[in-house]
Amino acid sequence: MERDPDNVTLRDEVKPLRSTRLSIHAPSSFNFWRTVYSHGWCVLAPFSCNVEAKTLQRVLTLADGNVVSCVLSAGSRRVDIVVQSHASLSDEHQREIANQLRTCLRLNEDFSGFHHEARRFPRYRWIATSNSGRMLRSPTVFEDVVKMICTTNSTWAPTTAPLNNLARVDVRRVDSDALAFPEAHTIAGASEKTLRTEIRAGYRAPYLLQLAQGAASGKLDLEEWRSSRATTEELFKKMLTVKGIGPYAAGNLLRLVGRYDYLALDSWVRSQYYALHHGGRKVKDSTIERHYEQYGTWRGLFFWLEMTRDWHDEKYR
DNA sequence: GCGTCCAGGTCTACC
DNA sequence: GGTAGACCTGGACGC
Repeated sequence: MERDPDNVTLRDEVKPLRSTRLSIHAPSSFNFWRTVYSHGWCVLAPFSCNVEAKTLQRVLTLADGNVVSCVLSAGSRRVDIVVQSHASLSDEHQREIANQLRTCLRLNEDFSGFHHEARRFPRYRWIATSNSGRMLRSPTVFEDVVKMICTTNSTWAPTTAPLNNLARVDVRRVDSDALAFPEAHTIAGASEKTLRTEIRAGYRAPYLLQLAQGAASGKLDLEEWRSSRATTEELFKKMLTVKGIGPYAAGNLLRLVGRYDYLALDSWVRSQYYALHHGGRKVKDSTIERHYEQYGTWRGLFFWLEMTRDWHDEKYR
């Protein structure tokens, strides 16, 4: 037995794991690996990925509290899933797993308009031919916001540490390695001191606590952001009212709720842009924004895909 | 091995 | 409205 930072007893019980195979239909415009490897989410717990095997692993928490571990791989016009669980999976469990993964992979979103737009510009035709555009996201907006706050003012290593540690505040796991992402009420029940020192969220601890308390109490309806009918600018302003979310974080969160008209500039994408367009010479943010104005409401997605093209296409390295 | 410096985005106080 | 400094961590670097 071990104890988590808030003295919740954990039991390492050895239970047999069951394996269940599922598959979900994918549209012809879907590219599994380009979606998985679209940004850093695929390596932030409870996501993980195997670059060689081109598989994505994800631990999911189901509505009844069961926790399952899924390994996803590309099939022909489908995504193949191997689910490991302690409990046998009912039809309802399987439907819920499929729905959560569809949400993560953005399978229910229509990118035909984006790909049609990409074909209009010779420099972006590769986006349509490679079926790029879907960006991996978490099953819940809450998890995406927690992760986004952890990426701010931080290099990648300090971002991953608190997110890996956060899973330890929850007692649910599939096995000793596969920990679930804690729900809002679990984080809300932790102390600021625990979040600051043991989870290593540092000065972000009060932001995470306030966020979790708001989400757990229902005062902050984060999940509504994905279906909001507000304009993108209104939604952007609403996101900025959450402590810990500034322009960079809000711009990136907008992409994860399906809005692409903000560039979400940070130090890394700026340096990429300088290198690609100005031989490494710094330019003003307004210059970058002017450059992408012509691409309308999709400009944030064109920008991100252009900046990360060399992740997939070696000839651009 | 230890100490110092730096990068990173947001908040808050101040002008 | 704009700006400066604080916040915190881990990596890089020098000794």
